[in-house]
Amino acid sequence: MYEALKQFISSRGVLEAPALDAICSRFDLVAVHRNEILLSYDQIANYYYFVNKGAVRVFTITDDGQEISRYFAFEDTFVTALPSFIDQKPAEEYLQAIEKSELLRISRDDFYNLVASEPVFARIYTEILELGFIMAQKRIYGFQGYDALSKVKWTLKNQPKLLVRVSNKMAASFLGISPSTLSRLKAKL
Amino acid sequence: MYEALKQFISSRGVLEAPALDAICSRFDLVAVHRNEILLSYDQIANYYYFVNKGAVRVFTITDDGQEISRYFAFEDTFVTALPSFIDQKPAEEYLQAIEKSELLRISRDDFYNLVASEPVFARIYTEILELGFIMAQKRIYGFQGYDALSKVKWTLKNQPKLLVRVSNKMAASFLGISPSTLSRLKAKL
DNA sequence: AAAAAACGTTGATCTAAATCAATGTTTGCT
DNA sequence: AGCAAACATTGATTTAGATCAACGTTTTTT
Repeated sequence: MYEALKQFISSRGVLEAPALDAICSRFDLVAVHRNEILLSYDQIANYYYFVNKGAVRVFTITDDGQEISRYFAFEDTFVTALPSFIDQKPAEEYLQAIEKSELLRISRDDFYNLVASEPVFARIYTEILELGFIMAQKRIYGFQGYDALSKVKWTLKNQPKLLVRVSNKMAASFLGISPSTLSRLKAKL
Repeated sequence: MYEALKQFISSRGVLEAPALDAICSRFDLVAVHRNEILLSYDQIANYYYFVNKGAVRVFTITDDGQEISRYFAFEDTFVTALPSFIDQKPAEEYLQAIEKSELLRISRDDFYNLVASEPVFARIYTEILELGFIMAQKRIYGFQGYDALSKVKWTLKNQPKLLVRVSNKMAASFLGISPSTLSRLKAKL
């Protein structure tokens, strides 16, 4: 159950087995079905998730009812609605399992206790933030000023799992193009 | 010379005067002229900058010669080419003073030594990352799926200094619209 | 201080991608 | 399993915003 998580942590710093177990024991396994909402727009994020199996989407809905997908987390990655998790404000976004998934969930309290007490875990948190920041920047760069085809190519290169495992509609809402445009582009790739 | 920086640090955690001075002494003052390039595309970022006065732009140039602005740092904010600073790879982006500016510069070595030795500074680094990540996300949300006018309004609300202090061309390249479109929109606001 | 280059603005035209629409296919629900 | 709803695909039409172009105004260079 904790293999992937242990692997993830161990690859970030050497840790003795008991310490590793102590960290893992703070994570609970939750099984969720396809399309299950883990966090709603008005809720406050109180968990950080590690994706053991499956996929989680972070998205929001605009005033006029349109879905906008921000991020897709697949196996071996952490995901939450970070602004809400940090500042304990309503998320204004959704977390949703888009496949039948197995997630390891840690509460915010436990999470920050680990960050304070376990240097390896503090390191991991910093890494999550660094990586998240860099990815977000790369995405801004990869998309800004480019046409639809370039954005699809960027995504194929930088998030190869995305276009394979995610519905057309969701992928389009990630790319910021219409589903029909994405469909047409895929046909001629 | 260090007033703004001291203020910035002190607001993040109480620190005794000598410790605060020790931190500040690692920062050198650099005066730069308008349009001066602080870091070029192929260089590796070795400094973190705190903007005492003026403004710094982070931008890149696409294959076909088009500038894309990612971020504008004004007074009392930190700025660098973070992916390069972290991983010591070529920046693939530029840092540029867009006004005559006064910057406080700390070397990467000193920066990470402070992060390791001064808990307040580690806290500040975490905060920079959290804030950077959240801002980048907000921008992805604020722009994705919206038309040109909405993006201008979002920027007026979330980065009010930007449209005032930055040239039309640069602002347009931040918004991902053409300078003429921005000009037309401003005319009817 | 003069000349050149870059920038800002506004009008006319063009185009990539949105929207609308119809048909077949997959998914979810009882 | 069978029905309803959502989704994918492809064609026809529309449109927001890009590009092109011209002219006045800043900014930079020498």
